[in-house]
Amino acid sequence: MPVTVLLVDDEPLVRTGLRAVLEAQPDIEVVGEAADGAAVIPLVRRLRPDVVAMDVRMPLLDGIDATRALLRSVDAPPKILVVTTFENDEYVYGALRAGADGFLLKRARPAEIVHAVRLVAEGESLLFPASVRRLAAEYGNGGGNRAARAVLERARLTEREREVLRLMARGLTNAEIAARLVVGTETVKSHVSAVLAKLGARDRTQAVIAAYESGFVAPG
Amino acid sequence: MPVTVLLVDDEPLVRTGLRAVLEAQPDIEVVGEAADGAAVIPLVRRLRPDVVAMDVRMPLLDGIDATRALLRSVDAPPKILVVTTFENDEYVYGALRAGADGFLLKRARPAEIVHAVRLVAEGESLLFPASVRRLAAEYGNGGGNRAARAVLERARLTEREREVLRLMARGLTNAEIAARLVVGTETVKSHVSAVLAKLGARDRTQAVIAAYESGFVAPG
DNA sequence: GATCGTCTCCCCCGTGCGGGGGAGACGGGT
DNA sequence: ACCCGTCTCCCCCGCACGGGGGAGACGATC
Repeated sequence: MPVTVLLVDDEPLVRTGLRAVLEAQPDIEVVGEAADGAAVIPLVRRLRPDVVAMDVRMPLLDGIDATRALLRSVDAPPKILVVTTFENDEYVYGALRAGADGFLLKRARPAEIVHAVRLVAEGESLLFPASVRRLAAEYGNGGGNRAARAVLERARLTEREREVLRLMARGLTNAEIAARLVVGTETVKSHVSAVLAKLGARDRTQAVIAAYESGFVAPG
Repeated sequence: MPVTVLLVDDEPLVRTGLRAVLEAQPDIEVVGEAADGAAVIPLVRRLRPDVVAMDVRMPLLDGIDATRALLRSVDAPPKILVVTTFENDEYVYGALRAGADGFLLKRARPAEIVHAVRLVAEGESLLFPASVRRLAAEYGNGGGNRAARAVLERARLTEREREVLRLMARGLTNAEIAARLVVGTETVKSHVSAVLAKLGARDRTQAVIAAYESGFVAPG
């Protein structure tokens, strides 16, 4: 079964572009479009999309309020991918706090857009380093912290995973973590993989960066 | 079971001082002393200490060579805590390269010395952040950043190495750093190795931790 | 009773990483 | 001239890492 997507953006051009990119994939199907957040809820009820690609800035009801409303009033709500041109990141953080599952830059390359849709569809609430790094690059380490915090809040790590992340952030290897927790190294690898997946980190280094940037661990 | 410690220092005064400080702890036991690195290996074989507190500058066999010899010729070797007056840090870095697990300032306060011994005994090889914190503690609260910066200065990273460390601390791989700096990956590997050696870090994760802990990079 | 999440451990497998060497080019300093 | 530090690139090599699978045990929830 293909991943079904609902596009919500006030600019027809963007909707068309996203549709073109996504429909080029055999496993992704765009099942509907909306020009404003106000139209989202009934559409979601009718179409039951897996993913809603939602612009943050829209005239009547913006992406933040639409996200909040959607999660409150629809059961088994779709995954919400916040789409932004990135001029105003306040909206993005607001949307993530409201419960969005990831965010996406409009200027991202098609392959990245497709990747993001598949990821959130699979239940990953990530897009951390790629986008946050881009954030940091453009804002000169200005907005990374808040974005990271919002993402980490949504990562929903289990207690064991947080424990493992803490030890990773102290520079321990998998074997050392295993010794410390009195479990097998394979077990630690499982937890580490889960942490990486949930944080959207590519390797333990990025996970540690995420831990620092989010305030999960603090210097000193 | 208490932590057993072997003291290696050519100055009896220092040995006595360390012994006094450490024996005051119920969970730490000094099991032996040596005045030179040459006497270390047979002593370690006989006493099997958990930790060797080793001076770096000693007449016959210095701490660097003693560390190297110890790790090479003893199986299940003890943790090695390098003790230094800190006037000559070249020795310290040499010892860390040789495989020491941490270093300690002679002028550190008793509580810090005890703390350092317990840490390495637990298998913590986070030399850099630990010492930064220790330094920060010595300079009183508030001067932590200055102290941390001082330690990083001691690492004497070149401009290029600092550049590489910054990119490491943003989660980039060697290949990505190479692309960013428009050099070959082998070149980046050289710089990374230099950074790891100078910081006493075992891998890039520990280097990034050191970067955060020292204030070289800051969250947010 | 069945389902779900969590924690635990196992397999294979590719590769990025880091150590340990070396070497040439350039510039500055003595 | 000479040395030295820096930056650049190269080799080989072992291993930790991380992806992609699967699977059993346990407790909570339904």
